[in-house]
Parts: sequence; C-alpha cells; structure tokens
Amino acid sequence: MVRSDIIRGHLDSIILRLISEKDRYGYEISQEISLRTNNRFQIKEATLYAVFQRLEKKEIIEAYYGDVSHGGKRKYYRITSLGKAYLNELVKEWSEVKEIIDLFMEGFE
Amino acid sequence: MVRSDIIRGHLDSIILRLISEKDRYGYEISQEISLRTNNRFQIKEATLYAVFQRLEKKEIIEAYYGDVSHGGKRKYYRITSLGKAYLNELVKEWSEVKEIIDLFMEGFE
DNA sequence: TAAATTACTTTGACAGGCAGAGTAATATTT
DNA sequence: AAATATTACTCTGCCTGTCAAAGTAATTTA
Repeated sequence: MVRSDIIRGHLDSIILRLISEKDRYGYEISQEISLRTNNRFQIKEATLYAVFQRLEKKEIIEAYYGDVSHGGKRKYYRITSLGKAYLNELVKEWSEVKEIIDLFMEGFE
Repeated sequence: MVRSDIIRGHLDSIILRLISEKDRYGYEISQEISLRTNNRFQIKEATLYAVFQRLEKKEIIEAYYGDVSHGGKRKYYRITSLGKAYLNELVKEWSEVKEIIDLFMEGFE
C-alpha cells in the first residue's frame, strides 16, 4: 500500500484522467482506483470529495445528478474543455517529473 | 520549471540520494539540484533546511561542522545506516509510484 | 570599505490530505 | 417487517510539508 503523501499532488491527474474517459461519480472513482491499482492505492473519501470541490470551483469539472442509484444520490462529474486542456498539461508535467526524479534515483545500488 | 507541490514528498528521496553519494552541506545540495535538473527544479532554502531537521530528528542523517568555507559556516550531513535502509525503501517506493500513476496516465491522447 | 556571495536559521502562513462523524437512500438478511 | 449492510455524499478540525520573508554571519570581490 503506497503512502498517500507520496501520491499527493497527483490526485487531480488521476481523478481527471478517469473522468475524461467517461462521466463518473465519486464512489465509482474510488472503487475504480482500488481496482486498477489492485488495492496498492486507495483514495480516502474526504480527500476525493475535496478534490471534486477544488476542481469544480476552478471549472475543470462540472457536476450533475444522476437518476439511478443503489444508495445515496449519485453526483456525476464531467470534464470541461478547460479541464481537458488542464489534463493535457498534467500529463506532460508527469513525464517531466518522472525524468527529474529519475535523474536522482537511477543508478542507485 | 516544475511546480514544487508535485515534487512534494520526493524531496527526502532526492536529498538523501545526494547525501548518500558523499557528505554534503545545504547550499551545495541546493546548487547540485539546480545543476542536475538544468534549473527545471530548484529547492527553496526554507524547505531544504526543514528537510534536514526532519531527517536528523529521525536519525536518518547526522550533522557535523566543516572547517573550510567561503562564507557562513558549512554544516555537513552524512547518511546513517538507518538512513541507508530508509533510502533503499524510498527507491523501491518510487518505482511503485511510477507504476501506479502510469496506470492512469498512459495511453492518454 | 562597500557590496556581493556563500551559508544557515526561524517564524508564520497556506494548501492538500485525512480521521471521524454524520446524513440518506437502497439492498439484503433475518 | 425490521434490522443490517451497502451505496453515496458532506462537513469539521487537525496534521504535515513547503514556502515567503526576514534575519544572522563569514568570506570574497569590486
């Protein structure tokens, strides 16, 4: 299980990337992250909804209520065009971050 | 220039890695990071010295004063054996983090 | 000798992430 | 039918890492 403070800062990217595939609601995203990472990483509820608030405020995503549910009312998020551009930047940034950290980490041992 | 909140959490790794090569002092590390990343990343002074304090408290590094300097008195840091083990973990963790984030980021566009 | 550079320290603020507690609706079990 | 589990979202208050800003001090260069 990866520490969450090491993923910190990349949550926007992960969540946006999932929403960019298709509109999704919070609980679904949480499950999807656990599934795809094989439980090596789990996002905490409080964190997830904080990310939504942040991204919505910046108009990177927008919300609407779904009609069906198997529990509490689902709030779906879709990515805006601003969000798409932002995600694009984040993806580029990620490859730069990898390069930079690898500069130091590679060739160890 | 990479945002520092995206590097956040990896500073311990970067700094420890540099100290593990040889004993180093703060100002030197700061210069070395700028140099190796070609100024794509610069560590802020306040941050650097906060990292030292944190790592020293956890006995991951230890300090001693150097004799020569070209300015203020140099405080050198060396990595402890505990620190070596810790760095080992961090390096492993980094490759896991890369894998996980790539799970989401790859195949975009 | 004044200014620039090298070198370290401290304080207070901010932002992201989290534990914990709570609300609500639907599904399952008893 | 009632109790319990699951699905689904929200809010408050705390913790930690990073940083801007300001300061101290010694050495080098102009």
